[in-house]
Amino acid sequence: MASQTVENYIKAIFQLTEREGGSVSTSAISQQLATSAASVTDMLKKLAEQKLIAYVKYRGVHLTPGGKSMAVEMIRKHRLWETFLHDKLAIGWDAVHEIAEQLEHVQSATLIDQLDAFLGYPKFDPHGDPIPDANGKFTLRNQVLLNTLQEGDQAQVVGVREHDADFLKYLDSRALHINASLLIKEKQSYDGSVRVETAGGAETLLSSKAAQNIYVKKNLN
Amino acid sequence: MASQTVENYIKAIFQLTEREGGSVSTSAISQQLATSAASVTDMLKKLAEQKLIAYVKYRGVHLTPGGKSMAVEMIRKHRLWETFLHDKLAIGWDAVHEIAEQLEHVQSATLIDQLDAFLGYPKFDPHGDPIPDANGKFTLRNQVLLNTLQEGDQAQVVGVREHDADFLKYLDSRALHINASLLIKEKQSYDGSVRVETAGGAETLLSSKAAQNIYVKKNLN
DNA sequence: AAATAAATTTAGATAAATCTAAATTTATTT
DNA sequence: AAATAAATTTAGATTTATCTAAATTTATTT
Repeated sequence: MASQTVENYIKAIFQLTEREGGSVSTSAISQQLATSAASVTDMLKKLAEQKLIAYVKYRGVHLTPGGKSMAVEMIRKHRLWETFLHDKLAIGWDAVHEIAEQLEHVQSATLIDQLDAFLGYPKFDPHGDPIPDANGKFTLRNQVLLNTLQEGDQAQVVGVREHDADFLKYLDSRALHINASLLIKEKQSYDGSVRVETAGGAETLLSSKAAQNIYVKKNLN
Repeated sequence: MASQTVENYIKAIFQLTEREGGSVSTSAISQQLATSAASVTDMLKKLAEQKLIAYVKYRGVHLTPGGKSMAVEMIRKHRLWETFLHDKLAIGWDAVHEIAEQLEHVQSATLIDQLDAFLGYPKFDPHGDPIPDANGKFTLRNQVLLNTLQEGDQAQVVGVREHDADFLKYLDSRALHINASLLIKEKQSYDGSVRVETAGGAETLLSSKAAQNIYVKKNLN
């Protein structure tokens, strides 16, 4: 019966590890969870006692196998709930995260297994992030960032690297949703911005920063 | 942002009020929530400060309009989630309560409105209890307890008054689920037990106690 | 390599929800 | 109406997760 707090710490450590690799610092966690560094230190000691993390004073932490499997389970629950909210309840991809943040703490193995079945064992969530299966396995996929495409390339949007709600709403307004087809019309070499044509012929100018946060699957030419 | 604890107290007070009417005692609440009477007293003071209940020392409490509307909202969420778990995820009526107990604390008006729509605005949950609509209105229904039926009466099961998981599993085993048709074959006047025929001709002997906990809708003869 | 800056930990408090045991109030019996 | 029993509240602690400020350790500069 892990408390929500423990679950949130474990998930944060997992995500920071994925991003930065190696071991995760107290300050990185304190920033991620918006708590003081002192609180984080206190909690790290407790998590270490529970054998969920390996903690060396002043040197940061990493997850043990037990901690990692708890983290993957949390990711699984979070992404399955996001998929439910989006696919079944028609809630936008910019709003599902906050609600799933609460739903992921509900404890019931049956619930999650049945939800997975009900959704048809989805492999990716509304943001295109992979959903681990019941064994913790993630599905891999050929994907590149949009900013690596060249003029004339055709591709489909498969995911986003940035989950900020405003960014997602912005993409919606340009019809750059998951599965959207696109064609690179022009790419500025000096600032990396790209002019993109979407379905129906509409064109959008994407900044380099935006292009660095969209995952696409490139079509064969 | 009401805490789960506050929500649980308010829901308990609402349900005890429905059952016993008038004002609810400290000990009734302490029993319902499995906490000490001292803890309940502490919490009642806080709920009174928040104007969710009217509290008179040594004399029990009742909900204010604000408290009541919070309670109805909790009931609505709980029963909609139970309906989802049962109808969409195929989880038995003996297991849905415990999971809904957690889900009901998720905060999001959009979520509940969309869930309601997704489920087709159900009026009753898997136990036959009415689901308040978005305005807090409960649907009424003609129903009587099975023990009030006479020999030869035909009826449909519409609900249960007792939610104990073992009782519900027992009813399942006798095909006495919601909507089951039944015919009273025999009624013992000395102990109130009834012999009941269900669909397919199977017969079951129900104790008086069981018969007092099943709501039915009587057919016209 | 010393000095300074940054990150981390420790110490000491606080708030929320809980507990047990003792004191008080209300209800029931004799 | 006293005495006794039951219910309720108060007093004083405990646990969990958090905080700020001070102390310590590690990293970076000069």
